[in-house]
Amino acid sequence: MMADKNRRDQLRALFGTVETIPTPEHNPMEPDATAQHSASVEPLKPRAASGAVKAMGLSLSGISREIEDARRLKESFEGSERVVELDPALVESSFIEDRLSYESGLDESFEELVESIRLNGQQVPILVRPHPDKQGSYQTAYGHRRLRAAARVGKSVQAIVRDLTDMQLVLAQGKENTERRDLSFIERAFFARNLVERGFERGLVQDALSLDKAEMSRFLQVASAVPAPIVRAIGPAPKIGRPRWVRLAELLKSESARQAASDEVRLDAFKAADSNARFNRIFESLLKQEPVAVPAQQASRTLVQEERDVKASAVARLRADKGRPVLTFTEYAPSGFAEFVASELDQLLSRFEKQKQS
DNA sequence: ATACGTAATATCCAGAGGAG
DNA sequence: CTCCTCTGGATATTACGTAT
Repeated sequence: MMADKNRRDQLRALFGTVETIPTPEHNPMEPDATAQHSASVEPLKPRAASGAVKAMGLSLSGISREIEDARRLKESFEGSERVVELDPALVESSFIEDRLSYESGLDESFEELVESIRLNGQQVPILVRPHPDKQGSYQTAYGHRRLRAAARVGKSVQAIVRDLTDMQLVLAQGKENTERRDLSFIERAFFARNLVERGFERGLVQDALSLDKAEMSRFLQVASAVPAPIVRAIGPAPKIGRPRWVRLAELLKSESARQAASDEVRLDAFKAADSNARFNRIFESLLKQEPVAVPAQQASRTLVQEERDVKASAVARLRADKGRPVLTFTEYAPSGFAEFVASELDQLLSRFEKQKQS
C-alpha cells in the first residue's frame, strides 16, 4: 500500500507533465500542428496521384501519427529542453531491447518512415540521454525507428537530450511504446521480461507498460516459455494476440515440439512468409502433429508424473479442488475419450491396486 | 460498397495457490 | 496470517470474411 503510493509519486515526479496531457487521439489539432500537417502532405500529392492510392493512405496515417507525437512531445518538453541535431552514429539504442529485430523488407511501415523523412525531414525528435559510459555518445529512450531511418537517409537526427537514470529511461521507453500501441503482444512480453530480468520491480514495470498484474504474469510466462530464437525467427507478428501465443507456449513445452519448431524455421517457405504467417506455420504444424505424436496413454501417464512439464500436449489435467483431485479433459482429448475413460474406471482401479501391492 | 455475423483480441475481475 | 503470483473466465472491442 505504502509502496504503491511511493511508486505512484515517483512516477508522477518523473512524468507528471506527460501524464496530465489529455489523450492525443481525440483532441482537435492545434493551429501550428495543422500548418505542419499541410506542409508535410503537400509534396506527397503528386506522387500519390501517379502511384498507389493505398500507399498514400498509409503515408498519411503515418504522418498524422507523427504530428500527434510532435504535439505531445512539444507540450511535455515545452521550454525545458531544446531539440539538437546529432550524428546517428553517436546514438546507441537503449540497453533494453523492445522491438524485435527488423529484417529487410519485412517492415513496410519502416520503409514509409524512411521515405517520409527523406521527403519531409524528421518531424518528431527522439529522446536520448548522454551515454553513461562513452563520452560524447548517447542512448535512446525512444525513437529507435526514427533514428534508424535518419541514419538510412544519411541525415542527422533531431533529438532531445535529457539526463535520465536507468529507471527513467526504461519508464520513458515503456510509456512511449504503450501510448503508441504499436508493439505487438510478443514484443511487449519480451520487453516486460527484459525489464524484470534487469531487476526492475514488477509493479514498476506494470505501471510503465500499463499492465494488469494478471497480464504481467502471462507476459512473463509466454516470454520465458517460447525460446527466444523462435520468437526472433517469427518476428513481431502484430496480428497474433495473447491467446494464441499462450497456446503456442504450451505446445512448445515438449522437447519434440521445440525441435519441430526449429526445423520449421529453417524452411525457405517459412522465411518467405510474413511475420504473422510465420507464426501460423509453426502454430498449425504443432497443433496438427501434437495429439498424434503423443499418444493419449503416454500423455496422461506423463501428466501424473510430471504434471507441470507436459501440460502442452496433455489430454487431461489433474488439479486439486478443495483438497479433492479433479481431472479435466482438454481439447487434445479425442471426442469420446472422456466417456471411454469413465467406462474403463473399474479396470484402471484394479490395475492401480495391483501396482500398489507389488 | 455496405451490413451482418463470426472469430480473435484486449482488458479487467475474482479468486486459487504458494511463499514467507 | 499477508503478500504476491497465477489461472480462469466474462465482457467489450476490433478485424475479417461473406452475402446482399
